[in-house]
Amino acid sequence: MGVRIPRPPLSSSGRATIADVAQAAGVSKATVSRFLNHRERLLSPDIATRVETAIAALGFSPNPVAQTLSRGRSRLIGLIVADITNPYSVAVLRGAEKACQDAGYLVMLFNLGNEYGREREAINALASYQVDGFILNTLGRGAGAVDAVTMHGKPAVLVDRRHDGMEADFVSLDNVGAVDLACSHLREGGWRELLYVSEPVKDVSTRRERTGAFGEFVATHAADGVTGEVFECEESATDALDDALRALHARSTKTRRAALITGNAVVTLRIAAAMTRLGWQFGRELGFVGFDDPEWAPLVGPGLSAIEQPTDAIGRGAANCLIERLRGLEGPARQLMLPGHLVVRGSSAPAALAAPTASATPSAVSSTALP
Amino acid sequence: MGVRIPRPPLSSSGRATIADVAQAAGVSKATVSRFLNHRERLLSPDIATRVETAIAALGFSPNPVAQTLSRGRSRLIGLIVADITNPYSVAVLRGAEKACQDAGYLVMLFNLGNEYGREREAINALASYQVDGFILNTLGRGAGAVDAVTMHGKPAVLVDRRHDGMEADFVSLDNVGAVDLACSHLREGGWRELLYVSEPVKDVSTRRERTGAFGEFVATHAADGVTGEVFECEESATDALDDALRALHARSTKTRRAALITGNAVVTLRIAAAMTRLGWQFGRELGFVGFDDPEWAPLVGPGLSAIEQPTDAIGRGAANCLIERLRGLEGPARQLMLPGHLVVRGSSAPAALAAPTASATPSAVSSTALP
DNA sequence: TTGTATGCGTTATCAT
DNA sequence: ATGATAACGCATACAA
Repeated sequence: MGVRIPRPPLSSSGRATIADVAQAAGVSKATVSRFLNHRERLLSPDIATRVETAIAALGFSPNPVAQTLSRGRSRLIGLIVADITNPYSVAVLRGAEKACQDAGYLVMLFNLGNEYGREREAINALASYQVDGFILNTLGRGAGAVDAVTMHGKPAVLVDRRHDGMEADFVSLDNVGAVDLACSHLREGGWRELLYVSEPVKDVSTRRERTGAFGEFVATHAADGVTGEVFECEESATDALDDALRALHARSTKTRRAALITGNAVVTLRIAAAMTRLGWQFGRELGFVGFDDPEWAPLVGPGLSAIEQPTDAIGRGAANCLIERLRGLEGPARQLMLPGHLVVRGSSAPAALAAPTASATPSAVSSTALP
Repeated sequence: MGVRIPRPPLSSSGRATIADVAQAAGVSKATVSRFLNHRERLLSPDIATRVETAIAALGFSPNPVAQTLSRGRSRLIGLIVADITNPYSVAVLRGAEKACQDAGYLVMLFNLGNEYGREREAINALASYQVDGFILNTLGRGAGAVDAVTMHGKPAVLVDRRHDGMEADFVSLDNVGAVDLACSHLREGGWRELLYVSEPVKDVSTRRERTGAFGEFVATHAADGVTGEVFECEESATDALDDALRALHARSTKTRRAALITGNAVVTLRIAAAMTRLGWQFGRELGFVGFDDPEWAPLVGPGLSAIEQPTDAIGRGAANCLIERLRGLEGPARQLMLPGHLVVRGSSAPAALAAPTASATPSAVSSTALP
């Protein structure tokens, strides 16, 4: 069967418009519009089919720009991400994208490239395109950007970083649960001297929560001989980092081995570089569990144990929260905290001959075989 | 100085419109529009300032949706990417994004999530939002998507994958140059038994070009004792991969050592997994150089030698090509082939005591110190 | 149930 | 140089 060349639209423009369809079907523009929007009610069957065939014949599809202008809504969701180079952000983005698509929304992405000053600009740009709502995977400090969104009167959902002054839905990893998961795992493996390495905490909520939970854990298990410190790792301060690792290692003994916990994959990368600088191996000189489970985690040394985040669920959850609001859901801001997942690899293996403790792992934990 | 609450716009909507500005300045809408678009010419100084202050007072900024509807152009550039999970694609995206932004364009991203069947859908969706042109970082086979773009009559530029039936600008890595770079480096290091591992070549132009160039290199240097084969590595055929590595290793001798070359980071990941499965180490049992230089390349074994792609330049180049077309540039399709960059690490180190050959490296090559 | 007329915010073609 | 006014493509209040 050959390809049918559709009858050329009558309008001057390249694409068929609602007017063309109306003329072809011998009805008014309003009728066509009704067919498009209020199909079920308000339509006589005979004329409906006439419109339907006309639409098919002309290959008509409505112009979303015109729809947006007319409706004031766009079925676009604005997604602002701090740094699209970060695989974690991308994974969340994908989840959100899928959920939006399922609900008939398209996401318009704005990448900040880590220039937090562009937050307002991003919000305004997206708002000017009439996005119906925002998903914010970033938020510098200060309320600057906050009221930028609320000012536009559009709903927003925060991902990963909460912000005090803002009454918005919030979804993220259950940080304290995840920290407990990691620390408990290390403790059970005989690791007692703990060092939590974070990017500069500042007032980034995620980092605050994680370091806080770490402090809690250490305090709670002090009687058990657990010791812990936090190290804030600056981008280029490699010497300071190396010193911190050396100090940690110096405290390590056969019965109280020392281990690292990193706050995200960026830090993990720095730590891994430091370890090769020092000529040390994960799981031998120092134990290790890191937040985020990048694809390369199994390849470094004996494999890096990790806390995998439910990125897809976080993205979907955020999108769904927002979509519910767009559908008119009222009520106070909600919180969605999703559990992390511990992936055990060689870097946190218990001492070869020790560890008579639990061979069964908690239910939230699943271990993957080494490759 | 306190915050001035701007005089509320007179329109029903939340934002000030051109009509509000006109009224506030005591002029007509047309005049305001002229001020916005044809500032230099056609304007009396006194009335210009009146408009200007009115705009400032109301905090007016034009509504791009309305502009798009009226002009038929949107100052949006549609970027379709095969898989946003792929760091290479993201890096290119970032380059393109920057160039677009510099030229006053916003990019609208569509991620295929590797579902190539959605190509047409993506193109149509973007086109319906009146994007002014396309950057295509993907193109399944078949001309399906090709005429989808040309049909919309909008200019497009292809990145990374060319497509025969399509008269469009094309920008990518200089694949044959890059292959020569990698192979020459290995040859000089005493690696003679070469295996090029690629994803299934099918008719993806990049893969065809690289494997082709590899074949050329081997043929050219056969007299020098160089031998080479190509292995197409399926997603889940780990056994076949392991066998291929074993076979390669079996052919390795002290004077004719065996090395791998991978076609991209995805394959590199599979290879690295295979190496740990086999208990082998890069640079010892097998030499290695891979296309793409992921952030974790320095961390695997002795460090993975890599061909770094000029992703930023590729992205910028693509965007600039397109923008030139949007500005009216005519003429035949152009090609932009950017050189790769060899990063030497431990995985391709010459045999400890051998290799009296060139200590100086070609100019296109730069080596980075091991961490 | 269907058609007419108007508005969404801008640009552009006329006059003046 | 400036002001009415008609598009742009669609949605909708109002009439019929």
